[in-house]
Amino acid sequence: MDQTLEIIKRGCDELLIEDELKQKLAGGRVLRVKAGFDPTAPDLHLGHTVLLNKMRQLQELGHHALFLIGDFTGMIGDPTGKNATRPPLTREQVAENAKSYTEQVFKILKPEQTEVVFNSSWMDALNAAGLIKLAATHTVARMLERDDFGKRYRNNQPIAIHEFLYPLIQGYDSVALKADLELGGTDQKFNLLMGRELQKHFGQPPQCILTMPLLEGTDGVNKMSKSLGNYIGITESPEQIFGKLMSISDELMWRYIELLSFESLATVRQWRKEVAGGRNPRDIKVGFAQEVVARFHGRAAADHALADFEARFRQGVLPEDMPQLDLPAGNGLAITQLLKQAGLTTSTSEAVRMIEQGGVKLDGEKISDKALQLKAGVTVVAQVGKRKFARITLT
RNA sequence: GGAGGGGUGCCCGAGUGGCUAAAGGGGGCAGACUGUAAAUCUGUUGGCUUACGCCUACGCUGGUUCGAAUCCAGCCUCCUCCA
Repeated sequence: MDQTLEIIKRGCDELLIEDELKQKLAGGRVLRVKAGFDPTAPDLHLGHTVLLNKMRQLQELGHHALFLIGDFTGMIGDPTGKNATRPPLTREQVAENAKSYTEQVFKILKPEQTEVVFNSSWMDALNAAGLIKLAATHTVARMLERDDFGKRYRNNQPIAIHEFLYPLIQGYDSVALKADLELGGTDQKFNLLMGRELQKHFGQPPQCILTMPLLEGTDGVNKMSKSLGNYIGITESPEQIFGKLMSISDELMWRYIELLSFESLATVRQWRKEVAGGRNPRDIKVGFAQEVVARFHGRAAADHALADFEARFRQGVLPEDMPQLDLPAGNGLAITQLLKQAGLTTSTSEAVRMIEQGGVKLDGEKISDKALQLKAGVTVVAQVGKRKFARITLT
């Protein structure tokens, strides 16, 4: 029992309420474990896996995962002060996103112990009157206790009324699902607690809450998110994942290890000791990057990613796989056009800038002539900066 | 319903008729140095243009002017206080 609780609590930020969870576990029942996901971002990244790993652990303890896709709440968008409203997705888009979600999620979760649910399936049935009743359960003052609402209110930033509905609906989801335990990021605490309150209101035993720390993105500052572009996606290539992990700062590396590595705490402590004693943190980072790549692509891919990385950055060898494409050259194609059409720069103006700054190479040779013309019939490897490559054949 | 204050580039923020593609900072990107780390230094940061230039841009629409982010009018929108 204590052991089980220890597994559940490992790496978590907070467990509410521990005694209640003990009781539920003692009952020997299969618990219904809920976690909600946004319907708009089907590309899972390492940040999501912190939570999913925990869910997987709970499955291994025999419990049932409720993978909730918030297609109804998606119309609101979890209030952040930015992009407060989002255009509703069509049914087809939701279905499509859900499909690609589950494909990715089952790299971590066990399909046979996972139920994928959509909150539109009960929210559509709750009519306007039901929504008003739901809204009547809480006060504005209570809503302003939520940190970001409170902040925005104090800073004279707008809060749309429908944003208040988000926590209420998320909480009502727990009622509809009869959740025993809900997982979420630390930023979700308010919403998760709302689930407890509404369950009590509707005469159900309240769910327990397990919050997981938020993983910072590769910038080390903001939380990992697709929109900020600081993420490492689990469907990215082994080489990309490896490279991105190698480029995080040493400080951030420990954070990533804490939240993503399955190595024992004793091992991690040992690593820290070695680094403090003068070992190059890079070595630890390499091992960790391999662990993560292996989780999503297998051991062989991890070894290959390392070899590729060493070759590329120690010996300056070009990467093996890179986008390949054909471009029509006509009577000759300008270098700036080539870079833009190959997607290596977003505009010709940017292409010009990159050339002026010495960031462009063709077949390994730095290019300084921004008026350079390329003729049809040749194949070149174009490179912009350290990470963008393409093999281009001019036809 | 009334009174007042705001809306500038990715973000913050200066700018109150021409010298403004718009100060400064942050962030991003590129280069040097490295371990694709940190720190530091340098450059760059609207688009199009085989590069001469051109076109868009300061909430929206219209106006004044040789010339508007800057002045005027209307509108949209956010905030505060009063009711």
